[in-house]
Amino acid sequence: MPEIQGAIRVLRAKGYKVTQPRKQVLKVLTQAQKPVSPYDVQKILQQRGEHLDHVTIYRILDLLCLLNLAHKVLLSGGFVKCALGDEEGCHRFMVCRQCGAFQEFADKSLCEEENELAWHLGFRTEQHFSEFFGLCAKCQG
Amino acid sequence: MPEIQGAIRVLRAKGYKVTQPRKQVLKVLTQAQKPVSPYDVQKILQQRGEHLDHVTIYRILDLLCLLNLAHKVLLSGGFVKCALGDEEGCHRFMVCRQCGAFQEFADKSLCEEENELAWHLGFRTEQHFSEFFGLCAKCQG
DNA sequence: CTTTCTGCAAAAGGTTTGCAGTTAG
DNA sequence: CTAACTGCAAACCTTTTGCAGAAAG
Repeated sequence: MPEIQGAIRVLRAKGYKVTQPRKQVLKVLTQAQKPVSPYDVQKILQQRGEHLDHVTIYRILDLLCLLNLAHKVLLSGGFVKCALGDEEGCHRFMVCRQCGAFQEFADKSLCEEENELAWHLGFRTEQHFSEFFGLCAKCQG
Repeated sequence: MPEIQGAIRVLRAKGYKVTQPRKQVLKVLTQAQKPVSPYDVQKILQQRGEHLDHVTIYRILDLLCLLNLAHKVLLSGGFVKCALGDEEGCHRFMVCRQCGAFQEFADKSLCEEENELAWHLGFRTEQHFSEFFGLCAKCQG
């Protein structure tokens, strides 16, 4: 699991313990092809003969979001592992309405444009949530 | 209540009945300064001595969203009355993190830019959900 | 008068809280 | 060893479903 090493380093760096449950949840998020709910995580683990209490999963997902290691996708209510670094500004998602596949991306100029637009309306933007719903490359007839 | 006449016309035009509960919910949405949950709607009505079953409220809000007369704000989970016409493309929200005030707006060029960006990543966009979180004019120190 | 809509009861899901026991560092 | 974390039990809140009765057109 080299994919979760980065996240583990972040946990350690911020003084959080690197526990078995946290590694299990990170592993599930890394392998998931689409946003997963807390109960999805539990089911996936169960299929491997592993078990975590749902409360534990909720708490771990909260923590991962706090550290920007995961995001909550508002459209589906599920969680995804963050695919980008912390530096890249606001994070956006595209979710395929057919297969549920998601892709994360960031775009600085879009961000700035949005900030400016909000500014004209008297608003100081702190966070952008931006999700697109549509068809991914595979699902386009 | 001239503000809900437009919505009432839409209901009638599409063959839906203009019932007392539907008018009540529309009135609450029109007067609300921030996104309201189904139970918020119920509480607001109760303060006026009116009562609607929560199931009824859920169903009415669903219908209003279907007809684009209201939107579900993903960030807060609440509902707002649509402030724009149908023509203006995708709808966006700004929500004040302090007072909860919201403002709806639309911007064609931003839409097109987003579509293009998605297109480059192989995605055909059908719906944009875009919400900004920050401070409104009033709440900026 | 008939179709649509609402209210009620109940169930099903999802999320949160407090506390005792366990584990990582 | 000790602070942080997890599991369990229970409560709580949100959302959905089915059906009988009421209301709109």
